[in-house]
Amino acid sequence: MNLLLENELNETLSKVFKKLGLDEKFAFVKISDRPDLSDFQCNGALALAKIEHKNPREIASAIAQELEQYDFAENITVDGPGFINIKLKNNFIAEHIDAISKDRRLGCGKVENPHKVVLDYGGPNVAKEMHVGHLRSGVIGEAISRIERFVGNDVISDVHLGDWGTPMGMILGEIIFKDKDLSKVPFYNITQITDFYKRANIRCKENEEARKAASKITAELQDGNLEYKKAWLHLRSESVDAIKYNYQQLDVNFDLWWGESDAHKTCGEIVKIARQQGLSEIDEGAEIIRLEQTNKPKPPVILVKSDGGFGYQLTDIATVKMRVEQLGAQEIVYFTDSRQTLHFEQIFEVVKKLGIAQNVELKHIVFGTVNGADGKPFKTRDGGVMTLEALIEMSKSKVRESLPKPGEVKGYDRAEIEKLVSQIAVAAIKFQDLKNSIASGYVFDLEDFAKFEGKTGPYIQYAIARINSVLRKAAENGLKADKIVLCSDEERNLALKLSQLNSVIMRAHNEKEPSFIADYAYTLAQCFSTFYNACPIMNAKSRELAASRLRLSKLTRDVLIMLLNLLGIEAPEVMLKA
RNA sequence: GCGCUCUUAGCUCAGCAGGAUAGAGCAACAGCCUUCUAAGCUGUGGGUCGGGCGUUCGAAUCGCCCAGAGCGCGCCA
Repeated sequence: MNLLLENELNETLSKVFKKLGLDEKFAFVKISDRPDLSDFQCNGALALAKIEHKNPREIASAIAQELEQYDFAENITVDGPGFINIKLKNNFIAEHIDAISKDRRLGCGKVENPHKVVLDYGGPNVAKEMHVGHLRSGVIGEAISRIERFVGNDVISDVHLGDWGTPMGMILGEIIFKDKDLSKVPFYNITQITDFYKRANIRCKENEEARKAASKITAELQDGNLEYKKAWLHLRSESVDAIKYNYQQLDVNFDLWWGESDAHKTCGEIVKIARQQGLSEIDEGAEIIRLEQTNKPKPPVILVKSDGGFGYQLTDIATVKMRVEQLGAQEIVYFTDSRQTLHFEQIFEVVKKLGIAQNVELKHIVFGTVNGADGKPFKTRDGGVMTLEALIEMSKSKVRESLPKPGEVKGYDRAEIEKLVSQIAVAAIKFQDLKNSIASGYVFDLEDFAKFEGKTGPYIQYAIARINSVLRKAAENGLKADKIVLCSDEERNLALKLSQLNSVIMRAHNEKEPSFIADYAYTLAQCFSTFYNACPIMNAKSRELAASRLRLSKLTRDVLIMLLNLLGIEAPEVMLKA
C-alpha cells in the first residue's frame, strides 16, 4: 500500500490507462468539484477524447469498468460529458490516515534530486528603518526557505544587505555637512542614523551639490578611503543590529548576512571577464553590456558608472558568481516586488553571456507591492511609511486585550503572557501576508493585522490549542488513540482533508507559493472545528470511537503544527482568555 | 511612446496546462455555550467573473480588440 492515498489512486489509474493503451499522462485524479457526487474525479477521458477524436463517455466508461476490479471505491460513475467520479470506501481512507499518523514525516515525501538552493530575500538597507514594505519579502522568503528544507533541499538564505550604494555616500555626506567631520559617528545610534539618512534624502533631492558630494564620497568609500570606511562600519553594524532585532521578532532568519559590499572585489573580476570576452563597451563614459533586442527594447547593463563607481547591477552579477563558487549554488531564487522584474531579466541575461553560472537555475519570484486603500504603495496618514516595529506593537496591544492579565491565571506570569502575546500577534501578521498569493499585491489594512477571527493565523492556533486541551484530558483519563474508524460525514471529511497534506506541500514547493499551505492549514482547521463541534471525542458512544477520534485529532494537530512551522509561525500550547 | 501586470460578491481575495451548480474570509441577517476553550459552530441573502468579438461540444480560465488601474523603461538601489 502506498502511504499516500492520492498517489495510490494515481498509480491504479496509470495501470488501467496502460492496460487500455491510453496515454498515462492523463491518468491522475483531482479533488472532486462535486463533493455531493464523489471524493475524487478524473477528467482524463475528456482530454483524451479531444486528441483522439473519440467519444469521451466511451473512454470514461472503459476506464471506470477496469477500475471496478480494484477494491478502493464504494462507487465509480461516469457523469456529464465524461467525468469519472470516484467515491472511496471509508476503510480505504481510514487505513491511509492510520498509516500516515504513524509516519515520522506524516507521509510527506522529499524531492528526488536534492540540490543546493540559495535564497535571496529581505534585502533591507543600512540606515533605513524597516517598514511594512519589508514584510513580504522576509515573511515569504522565510516560508519558502522552510518549505525547501522540508522537501530535502540544501538551503542557504542570504539577506543581501543594501550597504554599498550611493545612500552610503549620502549619509556620510549629510553627517559631514552637519558635524564638519565624522568624529561623532561612533556615538550615533540607529535612530540618529536613520534621521541623517532621511535628511540626506531631502537635501540630495533639492541640492545638486549634495548629490555630487554624495556620489564622490561613495566612490572614495568603495576605493578604500579609511576614514569613510571606519564610519561606514559603525553605521553598518548599528543598522544590522536593528535589522536583526526586527527580523528576530518576526522569526525571519538568515544563514548569511552578506551585503553588496562583500561583492566589491568580485565586481572587479566581472569587469575583467566582460572585457576579456569583448562583451563590454564604453558608452557616454560608462562601461556597459548591451543586451539582445528581441521583441522589446532592453536598456544595457551598466557595469561601471561614468563616475567610476560600480553599478548596482554589477553587484548582483558578482554576487551570483560568489554564490556559485563559494556556496556551490545550483539554484538561486530572488524574492522582490514586481518593480524589479526588468532588472533581473537583465542580470540573468548578462550572467548567461558571461557564463559564470552554467547549469545554475536562476529564478526571480515576483510579488506584488503592499498597497494602501488608494492602490498605491502603502503610506501612513502623515505620508510616511509605517515601521515594522509599530505594526508589531499595534497587533500585540490588540492581543493583550483578549488575554488575562499576568497573575490572573495560575502559572502564567508576565513573561509567559508576553510570550503568548507575541506568538499570537506575529501569527496574525505573518498569516495575513502569507494567505495572499505571492504574485498579486495586496491592500494593506492595518486592522487586518490585528484580526483573530476567520481566515487568520490565530484561528489555526486556536484549533491547535483546543486539540491540545483534549489530548491533556485524554491523558488524564488514560484514553489512548487507536485505529481510525469513520462513522460520520465530519470524520470522513476531516480524514479526506488530511490525506491532501503531501500534495499541498509539494505544490507549494514546486510553485514557490506558501499561500497554498496557508490556505490548506485554514481549511483543515475549519474541517476540524466542524468535526469538533459535531463529534464528541472524550464522550463518544464507545471507547473505540473515542480512540479513533482521538487519533484523528492528534494527527490534525500534528499536521497543523507542521504547516504553521513551514510558514514560520509558532503554535502555542494553549490560548488563554481574559 | 514602448513594455509588463492586473480588473471575480458591498470590502479583501481564491479559482485559470478549458469542463459539471464560480468559492472563502470580513461585513449584514437568523440561530447555537449547565457537555472536550464561542478566537468557535450552523444557516440565509448577495456575482451579466471590467466590456466586446473569436476559438471550442463547452470559456472566469485560451486568442484578439476596447476601457480602467498599477508598475517599469542606461549611470538611484
